[in-house]
Amino acid sequence: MSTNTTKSGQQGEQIDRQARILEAALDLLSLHGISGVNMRAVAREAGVALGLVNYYFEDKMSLIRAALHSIDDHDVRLVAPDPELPPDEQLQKALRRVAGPELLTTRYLSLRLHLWALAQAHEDFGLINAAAFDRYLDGLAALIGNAKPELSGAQCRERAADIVVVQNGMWLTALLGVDEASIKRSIARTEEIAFAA
Amino acid sequence: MSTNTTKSGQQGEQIDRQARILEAALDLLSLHGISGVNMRAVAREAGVALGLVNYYFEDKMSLIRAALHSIDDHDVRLVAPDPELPPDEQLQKALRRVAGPELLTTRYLSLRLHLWALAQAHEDFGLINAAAFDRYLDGLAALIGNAKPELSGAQCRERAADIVVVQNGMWLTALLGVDEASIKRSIARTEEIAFAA
DNA sequence: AGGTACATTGAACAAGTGTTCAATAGTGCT
DNA sequence: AGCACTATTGAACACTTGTTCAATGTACCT
Repeated sequence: MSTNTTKSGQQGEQIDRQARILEAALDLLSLHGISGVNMRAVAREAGVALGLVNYYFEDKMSLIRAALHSIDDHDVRLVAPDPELPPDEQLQKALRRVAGPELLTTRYLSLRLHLWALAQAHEDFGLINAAAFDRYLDGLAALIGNAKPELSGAQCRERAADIVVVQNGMWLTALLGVDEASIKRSIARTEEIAFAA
Repeated sequence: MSTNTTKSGQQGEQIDRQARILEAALDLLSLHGISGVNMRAVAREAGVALGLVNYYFEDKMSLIRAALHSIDDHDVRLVAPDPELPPDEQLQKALRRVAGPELLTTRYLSLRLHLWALAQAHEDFGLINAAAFDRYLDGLAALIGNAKPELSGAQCRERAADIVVVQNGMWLTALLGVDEASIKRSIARTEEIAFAA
């Protein structure tokens, strides 16, 4: 294993073309929507030949499915427990990260939107997305449960659901270019819901 | 004028093929997303020949632009003033209509989502959508101003922006199939924001 | 009847699409 | 060196797409 030193030494980014292809697909999806994602454009954007896209991803469907999984995983990681921090700080950090510079980029928001649209149009994508949504909800409810042990599991899930409504609204509204002040107030609102007595 | 009695008398729905074509485009958009909207499918769905679609809508772009306008107009009408009702009831009615059976159908929600995605992918659609979004915000702020005359214009717009964040979140989350209880609580949240002291 | 204006059709074209595949390059092994 | 294996290429295929257009239909006017 690990004998590809010669090749990876050539050019730092020439390695792992599969990842480059996936990244190109994500770029195109966020910029031009699903109709901008065609095999030739992906190949061009990734700097590889057309055939290689179908070599690593059997289908166009598989490619898009991989993109969907990649974003969903990223989302779920937002509410992953962080053992370094006390529970209430974990929760607060997770809630504030939603409006952080990492997420409030057009690229990410646009990706989320287009993937939601895809999930709505194709049932199989919808199932993948619904599963990720549930995992996110579970993660958030668990964070709430840790920060406020006096709440029952059902109460935690209820608050998590309410928070997600506001968060989804923030993501969407941020894309429409609403003022930052409104986003800040909405963040505060999610914290109110989470930490309410 | 109005001499088309013979033709319109034939079949009640055969009239106004232009409207039928637009309706077909909306149906396809809500069901299969933008990639499901192609001229042939629209023609088939509307029960007309392919050429007629291009006869009434110069472009595919024009057709989609018309669809976008149609939905945007519908949205803005949601916050239109209703002189029959006292101001606070007008506001409450507008806020509750968002979760009413008229809007919480998959078709409408799906349309909104796909149009947002389109607006994100194509700048010209984005401008149309942003304009409609502003009109909606203005309408909502005006309703709030009527119901609570003690608020300044800026305060009204602020509350309207906060409400829209939650409403957008509700629309989106409803599509993902979240429980109705969460929607109801979110409606209550918008009313709290609107009527807060 | 002829005439004019609009409505409607479907075939045809050019461009773009996803997918396949034989050919080539590269690498590691013996 | 030869061999086996994976990675990579781009041409070729069949199919779908948006758009154009000449032909036909339909209604109304004189």
